Amino acid sequence: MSLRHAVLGLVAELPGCSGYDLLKQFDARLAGVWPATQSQVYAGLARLAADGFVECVAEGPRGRKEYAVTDAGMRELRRWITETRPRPARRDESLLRVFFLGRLEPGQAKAYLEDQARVAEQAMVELSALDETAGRGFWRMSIEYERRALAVRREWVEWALRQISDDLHGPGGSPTDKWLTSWPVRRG
Amino acid sequence: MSLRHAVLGLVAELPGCSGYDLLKQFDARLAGVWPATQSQVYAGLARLAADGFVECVAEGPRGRKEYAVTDAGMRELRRWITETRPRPARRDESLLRVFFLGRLEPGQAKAYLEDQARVAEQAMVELSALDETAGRGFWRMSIEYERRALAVRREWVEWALRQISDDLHGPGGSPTDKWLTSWPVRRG
DNA sequence: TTGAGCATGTAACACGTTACATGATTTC
DNA sequence: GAAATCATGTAACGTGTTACATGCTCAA
Repeated sequence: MSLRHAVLGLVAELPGCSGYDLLKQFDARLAGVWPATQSQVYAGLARLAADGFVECVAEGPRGRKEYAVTDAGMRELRRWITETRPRPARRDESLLRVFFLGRLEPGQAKAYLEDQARVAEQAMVELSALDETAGRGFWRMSIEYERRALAVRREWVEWALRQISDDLHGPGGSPTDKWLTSWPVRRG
Repeated sequence: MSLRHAVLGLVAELPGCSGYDLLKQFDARLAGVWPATQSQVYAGLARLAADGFVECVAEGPRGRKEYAVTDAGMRELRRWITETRPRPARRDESLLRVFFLGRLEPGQAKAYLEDQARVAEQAMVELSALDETAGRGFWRMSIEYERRALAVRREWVEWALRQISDDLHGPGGSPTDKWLTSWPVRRG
């Protein structure tokens, strides 16, 4: 239930924030790490309040509700970080497709990877813009991670494209023999 | 709906496979990219069959059902890769926690990052073992990506730990001023 | 004959996404 | 007064996770 802890963590840093404020924070700062929708934020806030981890400390105009973390909420946040292990990052759709590029013609596989290179390039530009508003501290640290991760992705795509080109135009052999995935399967 | 396409892609590469075979393939090859549970694999296979993208081509002992991709299924697989854009990878729980390390004491924050360094190290060992069974081709390419991504993560964790140490023991200033996240918030 | 591994499926619940629905306040 | 923005919530649907439930077959 990471989403609830993300909401809890933001409330802990931003006493007096509303669901609306949180949503903006998710978009501005957590978009690359843990995106959330409006529904999720409001529902999460309601459940955290029901569990006593946050409380509504004020009401503003337009039905605005301002929240703050409780002692129990702060303990829960610390417990989550120090006493539970995060799941390793998984589910990368663009990498999943790489597994199946062998079903495509070489030109299509290359086109896919070239598009991915452009995507990485574009993401790096957007990240640079974000970087200037980030200040120091842990937020900056995570941006630095994303920067390095994107650089690696771009380098890897370029490497992968070279591999395909080498297989196609390099010395000898049918191209598909090399980069069509094949492996032994035992059945029954 | 990437899961269904992952199942479809595996059936396309492995004609005559059963749900049980697919599950093993998910664990062996796609675990780091798109993990799937037994329920999902069987449900996905059933839906793909209902949609005419795969068909049951044989039945074996113990109720075993062997599937193969249809022409429509192969078209759908190619369409998915070439005509739809993958969502960028998101949701990294271990990175999410980094945002909230400012709520912990310095020693706890360091302990968290040190643990993450160990996790990355361990993952690299496991990946090396996998690498030897991978053969060439696109599977090998995605393993190469994971290898590079893990290396970056380990380097980044070490960098982050140095940042904290520098702030704590370096020249001047209250430590928390530097790495406690703070930023301007506009409200109401 | 017994246990490991093959083999399939369902049910309940949590989470995530999209769309719908409504209304107040400020700014131009 | 119209438009932008603030502000909250619900409903429907699809996906993902965990646990349950069952039975066959082969090898030791």
